[in-house]
Amino acid sequence: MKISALSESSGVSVATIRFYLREGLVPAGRLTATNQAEYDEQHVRRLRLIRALKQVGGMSVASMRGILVEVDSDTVSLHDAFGSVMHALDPPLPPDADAELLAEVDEVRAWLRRRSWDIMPEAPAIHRLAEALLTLRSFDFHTRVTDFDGAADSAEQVAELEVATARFQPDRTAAVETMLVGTLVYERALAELRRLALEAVSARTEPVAPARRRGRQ
Amino acid sequence: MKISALSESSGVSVATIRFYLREGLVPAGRLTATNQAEYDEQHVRRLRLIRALKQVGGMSVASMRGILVEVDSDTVSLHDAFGSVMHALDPPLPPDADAELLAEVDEVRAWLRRRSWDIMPEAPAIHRLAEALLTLRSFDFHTRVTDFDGAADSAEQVAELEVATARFQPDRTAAVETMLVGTLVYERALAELRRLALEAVSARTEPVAPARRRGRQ
DNA sequence: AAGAGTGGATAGTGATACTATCCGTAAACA
DNA sequence: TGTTTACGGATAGTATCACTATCCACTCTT
Repeated sequence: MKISALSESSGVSVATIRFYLREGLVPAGRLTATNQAEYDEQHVRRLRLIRALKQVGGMSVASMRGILVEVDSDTVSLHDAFGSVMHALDPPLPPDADAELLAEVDEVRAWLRRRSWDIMPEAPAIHRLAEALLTLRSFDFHTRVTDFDGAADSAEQVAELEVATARFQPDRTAAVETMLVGTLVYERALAELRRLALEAVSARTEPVAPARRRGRQ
Repeated sequence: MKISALSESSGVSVATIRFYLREGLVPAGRLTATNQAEYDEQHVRRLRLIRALKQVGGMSVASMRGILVEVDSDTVSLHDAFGSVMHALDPPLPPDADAELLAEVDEVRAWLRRRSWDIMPEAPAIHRLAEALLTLRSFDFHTRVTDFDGAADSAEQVAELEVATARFQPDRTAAVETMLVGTLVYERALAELRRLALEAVSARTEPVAPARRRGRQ
């Protein structure tokens, strides 16, 4: 497959593919001459992944490069590969950890232990979750990790399905790519689901009725 | 409160506040002279909201303006205000709706009816959810809306809490702002929770052991 | 009276994500 | 066998975004 065919079957312009090649998002094709290279299904798949990361995940080229490097690296176990990708997905932590955040992080860790979730102690998701909880609290939501037990149960169910689907893939790279895209797209789907739940609950609480209340609620 | 004091108490530079004023993200202060204006707590709160939308929601100035216009508009019912903000939160739909997407949208609508969720039929979240389901399917996930019943139950629980917290706010604008920030920050928190669930499930499926498997899984 | 601070306007900056053009070569077609 | 087209590689240009800096006339503070 030549670059024009690759462009055709991926819907990405030749100029943009060359840009991604330069940026290291797409592996180089196999050179058949000084000015001719051969591309294959692997490249089509990669471009599809890039489009998903960009559209659904809103990711920049720089962060995609960071993640795709992890996708392509050959760690021994699939679990380690998943882990690296997950860790690369969360933006790096700013080093300004105050006592309040650290306390929250400890609470999250204790909660994870109680759930018997085997998580790397330095997983960025722990910090990000603690951070979100703190932000929530600063906006009047009295939320604690323990309020998330129900959500954690259903998250676990979906995760089972995702991991199974990823492991079912024909090769290692495909498995990691599936895990990555699954993570982001499920996140989107569940976020939209949440927005629908909010609308439903808000409608139930204040039904759209001819008699409307005015002023402060 | 003068602009320097506002800058002080919000952590946003004077130059940036002026930029936000120009862009219509922050309402103008009350002019006390041709070159002097008075700002108050409302402005501090608005800047805090902007920071949250930017950091947690990764939103652009243009989309923040679109949403903040809805926050400030005075619709009659709080529910309508929530609705407008939710709808502004999802990016506008591209007009290229193919048959596959429309079929999926119908399935989502039917599911919502079965759950007795009272949702505006044209809510963008319905389309976005359908779109995500389609993307998932194109990446080998055999997911249907009905697989989300468990997730919907727990989403509903969290939504109850959010709506209650928003309605508890002293004034209308604060209520809408709380709903908005709650939506985004809970989304973040639950996304991180999901990532932790994935790591836990992946670890359980392929325990980190001395004897490692190689090659395809 | 002097200096800092202010609102308003305009121009400049650095990052990002492409896009366009040029070049020498090589494959495809006539 | 010529000629048109496409290719890889390199460099330069462009549009957008989110500020940031500078200038001005004015006024509040000290």
